[in-house]
Amino acid sequence: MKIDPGSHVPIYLQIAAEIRSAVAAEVYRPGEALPSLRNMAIELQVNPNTVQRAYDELVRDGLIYPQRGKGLFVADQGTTSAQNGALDVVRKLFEEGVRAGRAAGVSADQMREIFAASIAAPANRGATSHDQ
Amino acid sequence: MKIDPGSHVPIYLQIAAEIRSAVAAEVYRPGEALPSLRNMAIELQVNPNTVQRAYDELVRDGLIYPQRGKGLFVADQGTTSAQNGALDVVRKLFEEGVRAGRAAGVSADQMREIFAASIAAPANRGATSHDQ
Amino acid sequence: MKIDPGSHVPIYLQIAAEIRSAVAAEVYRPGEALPSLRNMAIELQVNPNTVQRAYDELVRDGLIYPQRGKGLFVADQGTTSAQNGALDVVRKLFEEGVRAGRAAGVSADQMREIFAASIAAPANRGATSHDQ
Amino acid sequence: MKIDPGSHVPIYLQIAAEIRSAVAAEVYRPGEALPSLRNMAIELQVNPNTVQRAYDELVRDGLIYPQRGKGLFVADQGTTSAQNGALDVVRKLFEEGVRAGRAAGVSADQMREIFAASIAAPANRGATSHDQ
DNA sequence: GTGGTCTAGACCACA
DNA sequence: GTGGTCTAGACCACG
Repeated sequence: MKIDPGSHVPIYLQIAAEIRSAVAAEVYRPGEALPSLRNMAIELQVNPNTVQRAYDELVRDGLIYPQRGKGLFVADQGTTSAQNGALDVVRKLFEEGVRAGRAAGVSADQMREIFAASIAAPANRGATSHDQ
Repeated sequence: MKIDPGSHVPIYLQIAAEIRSAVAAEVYRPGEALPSLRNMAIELQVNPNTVQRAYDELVRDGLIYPQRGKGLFVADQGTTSAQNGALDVVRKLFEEGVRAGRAAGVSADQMREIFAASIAAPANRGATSHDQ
Repeated sequence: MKIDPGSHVPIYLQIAAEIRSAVAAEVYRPGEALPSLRNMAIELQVNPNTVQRAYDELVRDGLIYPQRGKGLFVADQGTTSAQNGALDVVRKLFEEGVRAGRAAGVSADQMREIFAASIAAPANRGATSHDQ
Repeated sequence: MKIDPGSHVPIYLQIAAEIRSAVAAEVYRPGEALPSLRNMAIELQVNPNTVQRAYDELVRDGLIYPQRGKGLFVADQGTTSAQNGALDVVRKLFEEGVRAGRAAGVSADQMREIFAASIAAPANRGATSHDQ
């Protein structure tokens, strides 16, 4: 789980997205507790408040829920909900790419080629950091 | 050419991107002049300063160049340069989508399916506005 | 007697309120003993410490009193005191509702209508959980 | 517009509720700008971050929307949406009061009496502060 | 120990 | 000037 402090995307959203992915990939399962705010903050080298904000985001989405004095837990529908969310993100990015390509006159075949290359590439450290 | 004032993407970058696309699609050809700063500002309903920043961006990229007292002109290599830039944008978005999908455990086949749907969809409504 | 762990209202206050209601409704009568701390904790599925705090609250109010080694007993004036307390709670909630309505420009007639609907509704599902 | 720092209700929620009321009562109308974060913070004697959080809440509700570098504006559906929200709040409080009364054995007639007294009382500084 | 709120003060991008 | 993010550090209630 890595954060890019130089990105234009706010850190707290990056964290939220990372956790969402982790929930979708069942790294954290429904009923399980997430790392505590403080531990997560130490691990990610950020301020606990920033992690808090990320967790807030997920709580509002209903992906996780807090239990007073105990911790934050993955909701029952968390896994499927996160998986659906992930599909949405993928779809949005692909659609945006297609849209941008079309606007610039890129042919559908060219785009298919680019996509094939993207998905064929090994997952070896992508860090494509779409923004900045 | 439309701007989304509600997006998280800065307006000046939206404008720059739009112009880049237009140059790539040869709406503006090398040697041609871009709309004047104030005309563009009026058309887009934004502050001239904002258009200025967009033009600055493109000048820095070498896509266009200013001619004292005359206006801004598309550079000779502008078209090809913008086209290459567009390919880069497309590639980045696709790679980002693939990366996000992988992190959430989405299979390659699922992603191929989503992509096929994206590229098959008619270009009617644009503005999928990936970011807010 | 049910507890909502997801509410913003502290569990120990929820418990205290429930017991207060029970005393007011004469489920527990003066001189009678309340369920033991640990039995109550088991029944409510909460930490005994939490029940303890609830009992503390009620002792402070003079609604119940402890008898060394025997348990907690409802005070002589417990029933009437709890009934008065309940009236206060009801009054406070109504006043708060009226105040909030007024601030938002809701007319008195509209509020009367809403109130009539509230009190006419059957007592089936409880737990309207005003707070989260 | 007044804040009670001693309440158990977080300040930022108090502020959000106050603004909601103000929007419902058309103190701020659709298209109008709210007081800036800093000005509001000064007026309420709280930290700008706290006001920010309150505004965030309202933005998420769609009651207001931010415009980069310009300010925060009341949304078109803001007034009606806030009015509906206010009715919900009133309803919830009344229902909660009725529920609490019933649980404690308060008769419907007694509650009607209490309600009548609440709504008959002049709006002269209520400050009934339902919580703490 | 946990999450939640608040302050103080800083820095940034945007218009 | 505006809103938005982040840090540092404090305090609180809860279990």
